[in-house]
Amino acid sequence: KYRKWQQRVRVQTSYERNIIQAMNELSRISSQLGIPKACVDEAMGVYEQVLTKGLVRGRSVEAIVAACLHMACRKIGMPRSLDEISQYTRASRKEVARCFRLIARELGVRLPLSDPKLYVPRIVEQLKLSGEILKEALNILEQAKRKGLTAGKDPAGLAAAAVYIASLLRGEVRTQKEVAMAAQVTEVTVRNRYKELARELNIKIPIK
Amino acid sequence: MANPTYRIENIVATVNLGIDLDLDKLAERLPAAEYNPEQFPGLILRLQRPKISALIFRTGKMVCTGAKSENELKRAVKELVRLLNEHGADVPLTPEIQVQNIVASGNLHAEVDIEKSALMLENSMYEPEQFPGLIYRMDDPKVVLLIFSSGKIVCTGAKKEQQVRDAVFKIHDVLRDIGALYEEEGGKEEEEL
DNA sequence: AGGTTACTTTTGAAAGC
DNA sequence: GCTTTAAAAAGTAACCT
Repeated sequence: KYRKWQQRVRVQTSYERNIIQAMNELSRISSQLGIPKACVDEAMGVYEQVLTKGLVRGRSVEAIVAACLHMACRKIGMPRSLDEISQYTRASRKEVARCFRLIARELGVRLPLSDPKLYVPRIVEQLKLSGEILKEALNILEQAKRKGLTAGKDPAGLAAAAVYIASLLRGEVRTQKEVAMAAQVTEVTVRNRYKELARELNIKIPIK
Repeated sequence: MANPTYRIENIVATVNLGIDLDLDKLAERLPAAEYNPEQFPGLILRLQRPKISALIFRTGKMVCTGAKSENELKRAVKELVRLLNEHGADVPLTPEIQVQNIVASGNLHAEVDIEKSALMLENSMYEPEQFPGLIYRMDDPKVVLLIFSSGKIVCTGAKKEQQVRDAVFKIHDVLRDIGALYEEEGGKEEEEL
């Protein structure tokens, strides 16, 4: 009769239990960040590989899940910073970053270089700006890249500045503060990037 | 095309005095000492002259940081030994000094296309969201280099100055060979060895 | 807006948690 | 893994005037 009890209790293997816990953490974090399903599925796929490789041992499922989500977002082309993701986790940004590097190395994942353009859609959407602004911002970032103005700079700050400039040029003005908040950077960063881009790309901002 | 230049910024070394020390007694007698065993097991001593800091342990082992040359390091150790012996300890006058790490800043005198470098160098990592420099792990000499688009670099992990020199010249050649270096628009600058 | 200070990254050792 | 030391690079951030 003991075997029967054991069979009933162990309707799940430890692997399955772990996967379910990870799915719960993942959906909780993802819903709070409004991350699309395709990205969540990708993250779960990464998590399964990580679990199968035994990389979760000794680490918190939460931190690993957060790292998988960060990786999935980048794979999908909709980057979310480690700060944003770890904010909804008990793990620190540093711990999540560690897990991310471990996973990238162990799974041999070579992610594409960060691209400021990938940050534009979210900012434009959050500020309820038009597709024209989106195009203009991408244009500005392309010019910036060609002139070597993006090296070493936070892509979110560059994208924010490009959107800010585009909004000024198209008359759909948003304040530096609004753009900064949407991009999750400070006003100072938006201002610094904006000044440099406007100066180096010879962009004339209409005085209102 | 100017050769790359570098400057040693910090040397980390360990010193074994070979005798156990009474840190509580030392902490009482040395006014400048900082000692909070609950927080950290070592006693912290900061020297003014050669501006270096020392972590002194119960076992008689020390860690010295902040020296910008081996000469400065030796002078600091002499001073530390003098201080310890002046305050009740009895340590050898010329203990063994082992350099554990040398940190140097440098300049390639050319702008670097770090994105191209990140794509072409296998042992590199570049995440501008986190840090503006490209992190490159060199196998020989075994050091880590932080490379910035300005051409300024940081070399860390070397135990000999020759390794710093080799690493700096080597990374310059590597970047030049993959076509990631290009001349700066501006005129000349000033830099030291 | 500007200025200052401080944190991000990397490296290494020490003794103890 | 953490704690503590020092140091540079360039960027971002927090706080004060």
